[in-house]
Amino acid sequence: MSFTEKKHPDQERASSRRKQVLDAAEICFGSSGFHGASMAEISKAAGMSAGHIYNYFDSKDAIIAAFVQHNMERVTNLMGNLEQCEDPLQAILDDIEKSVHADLHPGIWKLPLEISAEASRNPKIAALVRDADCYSRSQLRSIVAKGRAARGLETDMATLDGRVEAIICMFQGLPTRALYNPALNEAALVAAFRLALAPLLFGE
Amino acid sequence: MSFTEKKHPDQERASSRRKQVLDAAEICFGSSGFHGASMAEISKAAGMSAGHIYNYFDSKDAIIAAFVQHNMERVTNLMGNLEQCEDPLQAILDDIEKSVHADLHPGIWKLPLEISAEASRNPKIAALVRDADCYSRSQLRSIVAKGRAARGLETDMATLDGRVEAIICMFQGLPTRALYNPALNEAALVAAFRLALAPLLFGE
Amino acid sequence: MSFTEKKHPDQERASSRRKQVLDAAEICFGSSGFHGASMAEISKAAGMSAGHIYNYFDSKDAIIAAFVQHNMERVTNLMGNLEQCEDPLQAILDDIEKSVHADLHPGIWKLPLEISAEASRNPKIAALVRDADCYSRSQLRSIVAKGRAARGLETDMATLDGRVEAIICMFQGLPTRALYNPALNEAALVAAFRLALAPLLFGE
Amino acid sequence: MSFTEKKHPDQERASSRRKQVLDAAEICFGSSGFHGASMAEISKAAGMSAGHIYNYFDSKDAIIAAFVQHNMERVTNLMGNLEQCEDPLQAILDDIEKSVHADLHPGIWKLPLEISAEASRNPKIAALVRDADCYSRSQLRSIVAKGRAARGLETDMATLDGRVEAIICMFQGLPTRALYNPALNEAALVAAFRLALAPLLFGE
DNA sequence: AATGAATGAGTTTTCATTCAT
DNA sequence: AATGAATGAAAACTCATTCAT
Repeated sequence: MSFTEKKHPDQERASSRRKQVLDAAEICFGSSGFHGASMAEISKAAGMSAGHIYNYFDSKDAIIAAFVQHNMERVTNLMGNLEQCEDPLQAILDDIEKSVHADLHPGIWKLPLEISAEASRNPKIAALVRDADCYSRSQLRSIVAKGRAARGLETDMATLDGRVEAIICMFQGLPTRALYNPALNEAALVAAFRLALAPLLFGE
Repeated sequence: MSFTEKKHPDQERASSRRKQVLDAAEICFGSSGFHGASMAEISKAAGMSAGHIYNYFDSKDAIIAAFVQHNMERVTNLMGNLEQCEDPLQAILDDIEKSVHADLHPGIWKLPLEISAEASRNPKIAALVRDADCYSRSQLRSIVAKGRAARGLETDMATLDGRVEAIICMFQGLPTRALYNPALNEAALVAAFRLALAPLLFGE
Repeated sequence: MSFTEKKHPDQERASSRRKQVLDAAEICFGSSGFHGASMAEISKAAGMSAGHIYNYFDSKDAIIAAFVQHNMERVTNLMGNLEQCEDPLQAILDDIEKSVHADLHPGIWKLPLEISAEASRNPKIAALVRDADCYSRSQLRSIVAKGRAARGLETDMATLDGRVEAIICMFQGLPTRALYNPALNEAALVAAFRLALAPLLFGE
Repeated sequence: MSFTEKKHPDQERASSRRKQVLDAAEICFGSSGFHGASMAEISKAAGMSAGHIYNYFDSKDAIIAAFVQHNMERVTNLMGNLEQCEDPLQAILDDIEKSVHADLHPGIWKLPLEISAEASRNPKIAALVRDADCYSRSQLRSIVAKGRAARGLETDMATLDGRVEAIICMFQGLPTRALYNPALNEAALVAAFRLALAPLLFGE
């Protein structure tokens, strides 16, 4: 999946420069959106000339792609951590408070919205997010499958898929909720999530 | 709510032209996004010169605003229809199949994503969607409250709010699911939705 | 000098319409300048559709030309009035207070500036103002010549021309003074004008 | 006085580019006026892409402002030179021929007209010219005051102000004269100026 | 490696003018 | 006579990208 990166003699420095740019992009994309952020803005935030950025990225689109890629990996990692838990299923329920809280934090929910909108138009980005989604979906599927098996609950594949989809769907709806209802009652939402997730995780 | 529109002697024609523009915008915004779509593109789709569009809309932003407004009203109307049902709560469950199917239809889920992304940057659009969301939220809250009362279920306000939020959240997550997982198993998702919505609607 | 005007069956009405437009133009040109004023603005002020104006004027430039023409005639008329006086030379001196005051009135001095700027670029307008200037210059020359003769003062043509030029020059500098020094001491300026004009009118 | 300019590492080159633009502007503004001259025209005359100009000026208005500023400084400098003279008052009289000749030179008188017209509509430009005018007025006032004192002539402030105004007024009327009367007899005008200026400078 | 000067295509918007009604 | 809907050719300005240094 990784795009062919330009060859640089000093790979260390190159990757450090790339990170510099992506960090700058995070800030700029967060406040101005992918298209609102100009290369000039990014280059200033990165402490590097605009021209030089092109030594590390083919185009602005390539920066967006790398940025999105990076963001998707964060989700994958989260899922990986979950997998390590003693009882991941219970952990999901237990973590709801934290996860919901995080997603409602202003500055967190902006980027998913930006990414989704971009993916809906840009096929390259779409491919990226689909790939990542596919991977984390399968991670979650496996987590749920094992958790249910440990509890002696039978589940056929389709049912499992549906539930995993629904679980992800709930969490992916959060950014929109945060945006549309700034006065949202977080505690009450957490309680409702618990109520809805329980049958998805443990239901027959 | 509606902004003072330019006065046109022939109101009929004027509103027809506005519709023409908004219809063209729907197509262009859908395929290119709010900012990817140029006025030239829209004007071509509307079969009208770009300059002429400015006789009906103050700016491109005004077109976006009117377009978003229109879209939010569709949601409000849907909720209104629900309210008319004999047993709206049951209707929600019964309609899941249809609602989910609609939201997963390519061409339907693009615009919500675009709107949310825009709202996250454009305060005017944010105000618009928040206003509309507040309204339809209160509609749904009242539906759920009545439905539960009819079933002899007590619910305090906060709990009600949380559940309503969760319900909306699930549906607002759908466009992202459709985008991220094109191979999504719709039937299985519907079943999972039913499972998760039941306690939100009827749970203690 | 009058441009070929479009033929209208009802000449009365036509000329009334032309006046309507020119009156509107006076207002609009005064507040927005020749190029800042749009045809839409003028047509609204004239209480007439923009399209209809083109039945009476070939173009916006034609309106400007007619407007300028009309304004130059005002100066010519002023000069004509002066010619009627018992002792025009003395009248010039006596009227200084009034003339200066008028020229310093905000709303009066804008148009000469606008006209001059336009004339400096637009040959058609240049021809217009030159023509009018030539005429009123000769009027003033004749006034001064007669006045001096009546006082037994000999003057050769060139000297006369120079003095007339200088007199006009002083008055044509007034709009700029009004604009550049809003705190201008009018009474003191009038006194100075009197001082400077005296030798131009009566000097050897 | 000078606006904060964009930071350019190579200040030398930056200021040379700014000059390039202002020189081009001089040509274009002279032939087409501030608003008749397009950025495309200016950029071509400057030998530089239109976009690039925006690296040195915030907007076309900023170019106009800088241009006007520059022009006002020329006047101030002239006045400064005058101040250095042995007997500035006499110098004014002696220089009339030269000053009038300069002001009547085609290509010189266009810009003052343009500037005044612009200042009459654009408050920013108005502030600029008023500021400059105030300064050179006070220079001239001090010159005249000293000159008269050296000749043992008493003058109260108001009278002085009025005469200074009148002197400036005469010179500021020149561009209009040049424009309105291309056949103007320069020598005769100079003589008349001398006649009128004498009492303003040396009169009781 | 690094800069930032320079480009040029593309954007929204305005407006004089035309023309069907 | 009169309207105003409609056009299209401009205008100012932005920005990703290139390239000489």
